[in-house]
Amino acid sequence: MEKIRHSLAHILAKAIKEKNENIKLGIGPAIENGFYYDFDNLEIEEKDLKDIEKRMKHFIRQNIPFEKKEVSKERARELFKNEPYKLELLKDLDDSVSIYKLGNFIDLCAGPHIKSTNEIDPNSFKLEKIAGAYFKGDEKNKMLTRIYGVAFSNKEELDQYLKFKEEAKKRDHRILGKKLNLFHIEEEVGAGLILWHPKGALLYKIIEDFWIKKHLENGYELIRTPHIGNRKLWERSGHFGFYSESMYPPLEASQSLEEAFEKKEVKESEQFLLKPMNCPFHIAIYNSMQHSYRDFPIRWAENGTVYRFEKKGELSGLTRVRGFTQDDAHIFCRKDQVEDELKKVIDFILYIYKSFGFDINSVNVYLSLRDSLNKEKYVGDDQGWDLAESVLRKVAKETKLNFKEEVGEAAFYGPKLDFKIKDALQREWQCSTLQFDFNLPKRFNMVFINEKGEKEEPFMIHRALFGSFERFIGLLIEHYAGNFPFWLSPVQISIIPVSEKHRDYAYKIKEELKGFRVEVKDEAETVPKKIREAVMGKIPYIITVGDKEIKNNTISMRKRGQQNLEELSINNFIKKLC
RNA sequence: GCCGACAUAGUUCAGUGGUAGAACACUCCCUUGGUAAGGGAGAGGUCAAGGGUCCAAUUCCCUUUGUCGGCUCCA
Repeated sequence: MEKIRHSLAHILAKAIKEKNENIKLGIGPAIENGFYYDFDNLEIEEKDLKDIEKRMKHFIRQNIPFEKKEVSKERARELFKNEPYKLELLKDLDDSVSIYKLGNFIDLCAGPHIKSTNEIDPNSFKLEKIAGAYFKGDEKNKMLTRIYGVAFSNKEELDQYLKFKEEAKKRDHRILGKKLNLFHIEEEVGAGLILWHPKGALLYKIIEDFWIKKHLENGYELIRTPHIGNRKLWERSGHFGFYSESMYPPLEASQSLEEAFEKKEVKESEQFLLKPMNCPFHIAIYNSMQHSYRDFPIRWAENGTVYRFEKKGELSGLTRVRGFTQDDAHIFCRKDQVEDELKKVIDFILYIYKSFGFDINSVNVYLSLRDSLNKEKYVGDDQGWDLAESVLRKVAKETKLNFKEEVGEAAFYGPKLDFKIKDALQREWQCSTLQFDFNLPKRFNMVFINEKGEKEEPFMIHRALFGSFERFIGLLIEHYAGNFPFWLSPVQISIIPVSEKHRDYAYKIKEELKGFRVEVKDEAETVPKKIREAVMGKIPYIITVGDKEIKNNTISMRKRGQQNLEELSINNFIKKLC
């Protein structure tokens, strides 16, 4: 399949080149579900894709062979003398390179390819979209125009894929968030800032209550810290320099807005920054007290709302926002406790996934390491990094995590273990993160008194289980397609009285269901209409009560996803719920 | 930020170089009902914002803001 996808990329390039010789070629690989090709100097609109697709099908039907040739680098330079990006790519290649000929179209390419275009079903692919993409993926390079295509072995598979996309749209948390009235984002408030509606806020609270309960059970203590902090704090932590790309500019906090309007002179300027992370505040609490080695480990947790200035094109629903609440915690401990603490966090993370219905096999785990060729991105010395990285690797192996190593993905202060969950459209989002930090303790002169009565520097672990409430809830909505399990549903039971004379009985039932989240739909609407509303609201249990139920002292219950009714006593219903 | 698409009622969407329409939701009236929409009436829009072209712009052009799909970045 990969050969077919890659070959389609060449066919696409041939179709584009044929239209205009001045269009320059970037690269054109096969990707998951399809292929792309990058072009420079290409002016194209989405509606042009149909025509290009037709040209491609034309070539396919002509049954053109792919011919491979090994040539010297010298010869390749000559062949691609009018292709600046190919020449650039040649620089990194060996002396002998391979080229592929497709009719009169020649491409620098390692292959492999299909033998001839007739191996492709002309109805098995589709040009999907146009996007910009930086050459070699580097923001500093020129942005080329990328054409994406999807391709499968036959039309049925292609249709299946397109149908999957359709279905994915239906479980998109942005759409469900609106339908289920959970949250919204609006221009006047600001991009990337979430407004939680009552049902969404309730869902949030249910999750938070669970989170707090489990943290207290697992030996964490809760702390609370402010949303802004003095610039000096952030300079000391290193965020001011290493993280400034993601931070909002300072607030001039030595005067009021009114005074600023009046251009009143500021005697002493004091600047505050919205926090992009919670760590420095937690460290400030640590440093305000004396610590003995006997006190360790200290585990301090906070659902801290942080603000990051994300580039606006990066924002996306609940999964990428500018203000979000991290379910953060910092663990301070001795060196001999680090491994054990890391393992405990991993267990906690796995427990959380299980609790929310995520299978660990659907979560991808990465060990994010520093890029040692790019040292200016990180604080701290090599020895510290080597130690931190090897400890994380060891722990990940011992807890039998199925993880991949990723170079260059570390935080500026240390390596991390990242847990990523895919959304409905199969895009990966980082959720849990476990970071071993040996830098901030040094920067903040953190100490404890060891058993010899000497000052010693503690180790620090940063961790978040959800990552952020916003992102986790977004993924949760998609995971369940809005059909939250009973314990998470904002409304668990909807009671529908058949007519006005059954209202009192409906409220009596509600009273008996005290402790559950119950709504009585007593508006003057028909029963089918109220059923429809409750079904579309994805409410786990719908109860109807009328003459029959009053006479029998029962309820009629309809479970989400089922159409049959069950008449039972309220006590038997409650037994089912517990 | 960059490339491309888009922005019309609370929501989902039609539509037009001569200042707008549907469905659902909302309000009121009738209907008191049995498992996915009972009937009727009404209200609701600076057609994202600002500028330009034109006798005339919601429609064409430019800028800004926001949304969507990518790139880069990231919880």
